[in-house]
Amino acid sequence: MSIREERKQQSRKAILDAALALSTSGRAFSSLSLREISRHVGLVPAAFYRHFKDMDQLGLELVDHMALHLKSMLTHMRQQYFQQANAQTRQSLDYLFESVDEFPEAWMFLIAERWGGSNALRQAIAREFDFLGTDLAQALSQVEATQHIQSEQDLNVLAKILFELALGWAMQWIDVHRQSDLDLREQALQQCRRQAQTQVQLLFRGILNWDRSVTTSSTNG
Amino acid sequence: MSIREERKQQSRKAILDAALALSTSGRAFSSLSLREISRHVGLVPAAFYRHFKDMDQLGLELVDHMALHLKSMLTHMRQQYFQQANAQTRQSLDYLFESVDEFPEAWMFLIAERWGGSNALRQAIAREFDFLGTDLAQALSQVEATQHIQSEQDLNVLAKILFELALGWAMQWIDVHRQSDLDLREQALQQCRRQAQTQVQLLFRGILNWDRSVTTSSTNG
DNA sequence: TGTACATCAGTGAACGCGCGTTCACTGATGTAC
DNA sequence: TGTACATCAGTGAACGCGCGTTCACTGATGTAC
Repeated sequence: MSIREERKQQSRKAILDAALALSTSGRAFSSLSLREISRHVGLVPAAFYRHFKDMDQLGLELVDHMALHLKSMLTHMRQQYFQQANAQTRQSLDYLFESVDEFPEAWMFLIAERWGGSNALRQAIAREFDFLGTDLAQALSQVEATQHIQSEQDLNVLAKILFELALGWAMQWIDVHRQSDLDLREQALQQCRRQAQTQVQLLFRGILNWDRSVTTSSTNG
Repeated sequence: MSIREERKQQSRKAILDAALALSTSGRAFSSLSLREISRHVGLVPAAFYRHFKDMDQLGLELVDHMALHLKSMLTHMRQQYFQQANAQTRQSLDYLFESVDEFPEAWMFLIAERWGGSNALRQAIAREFDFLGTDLAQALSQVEATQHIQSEQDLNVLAKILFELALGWAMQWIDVHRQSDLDLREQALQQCRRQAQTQVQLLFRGILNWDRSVTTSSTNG
């Protein structure tokens, strides 16, 4: 890569980083201004246009990057845990929380902008989450506990629950980190873990006793 | 109420309505301006201050109102369905979707601003959702299917799953209404219903086989 | 290697615009007598 | 009921400010010979 191209990519990355940092500091992406981001990067506002057509395009690119991160996390999880015969809930959840700690911004951004942002962002995120849900369904199809589920549709529904719940765990986990008292925080984190594990176990109890033929309007609620 | 007071309340309500309408039309609440809202109501910007200190206060009031709506929905659901011995999943879900149709803005606003808004809104919504979760847990404690769950904590976890999933169903349901083709929409709505029902049934399978003593690190995932 | 020209990321000034907030005001409504 | 004064929701003008976007520009880097 030429010197010029290299520097350009650095600026571009700096803009993306600044936008991500600002939009995960308790602000909506749509409330950020082009000038504010340029200022944080140390560029003149007009320079922004050398990299992005407008804020919308910047937002869409952020969605792509963050979704890629989640996808790679899921891939790693698949290889590491799901393929073992004795796949353990606890290990998988530990890894999930670890990777949330490692790069919380990815989760924060996608979850916050999933319903909060512009139509463009909302649609882009919905599409990425659909992909991730399908990925997860495929991963689950290799897990021992779900072998007896025949219908692909049922597996998809399960994947959607797990995915939706995972987003909730991640946000709770991140929320807990705003607690400053270290003892209280550690307690809250442990409760987070326990709760997530209970939820997963509850689901898999349901799966182990799953029988599609008894489905229509039978259970209570 | 005096004529003056009555008119003041009308203006106040008009401001709240306009803010709700604008913030559920695919925009973040934090991207709305005081002037824009005043313009929609037909008031001069300065008049806004006769009713609210600033936009933050307006947002917090909206959170209160919308949470109240959800709470009354839950109360009605409790009286109508949960207390029957043969409480049916389908009926409860039908009512849920009905009430989403009736006032989708309440769901849209709270869900969008739950993670997307300012710190103030986020905290307010977290608090309201905590109350609703506790309410739901209490409602569940009266349902036949959960009678064998002893631990209050387990019941709370279950309530949290159901609540989290309900938010997801509501948003999907609302999203489907953006589909213009009537046939496709009807299909998608049916799929929404089916999916929600499957998810509930999966959960209640898990509950019927619940046994706290076998909880620690046993199931797959 | 050196020269002459092309490219293009970043500059700095300018623009018109909508913003939040303030202020003294107006005139309908409320109150005391 | 009528009068004199108080209240106060809404007005309209003004302010300084940050915004997105444009433009001709600069000067380092790239390229052709």
